[in-house]
Amino acid sequence: MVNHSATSLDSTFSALSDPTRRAILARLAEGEVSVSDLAAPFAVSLPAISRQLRVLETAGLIARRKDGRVHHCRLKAEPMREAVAWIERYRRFWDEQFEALAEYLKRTEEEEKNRC
Amino acid sequence: MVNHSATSLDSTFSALSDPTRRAILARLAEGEVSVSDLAAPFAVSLPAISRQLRVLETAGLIARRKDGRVHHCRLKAEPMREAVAWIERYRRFWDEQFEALAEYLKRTEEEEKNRC
DNA sequence: ACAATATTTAACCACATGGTTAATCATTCA
DNA sequence: TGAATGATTAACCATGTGGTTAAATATTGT
Repeated sequence: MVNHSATSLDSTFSALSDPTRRAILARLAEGEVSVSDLAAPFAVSLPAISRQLRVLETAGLIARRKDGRVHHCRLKAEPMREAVAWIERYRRFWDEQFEALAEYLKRTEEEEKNRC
Repeated sequence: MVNHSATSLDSTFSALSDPTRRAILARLAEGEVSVSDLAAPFAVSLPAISRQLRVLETAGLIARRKDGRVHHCRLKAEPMREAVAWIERYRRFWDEQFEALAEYLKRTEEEEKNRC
C-alpha cells in the first residue's frame, strides 16, 4: 500500500490543533464550499482564512478545484486515518471496553491452554 | 458524565503535533518513567524535555508523582478519547468499511420499510 | 554542614504562526 | 477595454514554541 497522503502526523495534528481550521473541516464535511463562503462565518479577514486553508492543504486535509475565479475546497480526510491509527495504540489507557476485551481474551486463552 | 480531563482539543492536538512529545508518550505506554530516563534517548537538554513534559501535563496527557528528588511521569490518555471522538466523525470520508456499513444499513432500512 | 543529584525556572535566541492591510493576479461582466 | 469580484501574495507585527546555558530549588548521601 502506497502512502497517498504524503504528509506527516506532525502536520496533521498541527493542522487539527486550531479551532478555526477544525470548524472549516466541519463545514467541508457537508460538501464542497467556496473560499468566500468558507470565510463568511468567521470574524477574520479573507487572507487569514486563505492561510488557514493553505495549512490544511499542506497537511493533505483539503484539496481545491478552481472554477473560474471561485476556488472550491473539499475535504480529504485520509491523513486522519493515520492520526487515529496512532492514537488508537493508547486506547487501552482510557477505554474500559478495551480492558474488558483484554480480560476476556486472557480468559479464553487460559481455557484454550487448559484444553491441550 | 463529568469532564475529568479539563483540557481542550486545541491543547491535545497541539501536544500531539510534536514528534518528541509523541515519543515520550510512546515510552510512557510501558509504564512510569523518571524525567531523566525519559530525557536520555533524546539529543536535547534536560530543560528542553522538562518543558515538553509541561506541555504534555497541561494537555492532561501525563501526570507526575514525586518520589524524593525523582519525578515519575505516567500516561493519562483520557484527552485522546476526546481527540479520537472528534476525528471519528470524519471516518466515512476515508474508510471504505464505513461506506459498506452505510450501504448495508440503508438496504436493511429499505427492507424494514417494505415489510410494514 | 556540604557536596552531589534530579529537576525546574530564568533569560535569551531563532523561527513559526496567525492576524492585519495593501497590492497583485485571474476572471467575469458591462 | 475597464470596473468589479474572488482569492492569493507581500510586508509587517505580536505572540508562541522549542532550543540553549546558567542559576535556583529540592532532596539525598557523607
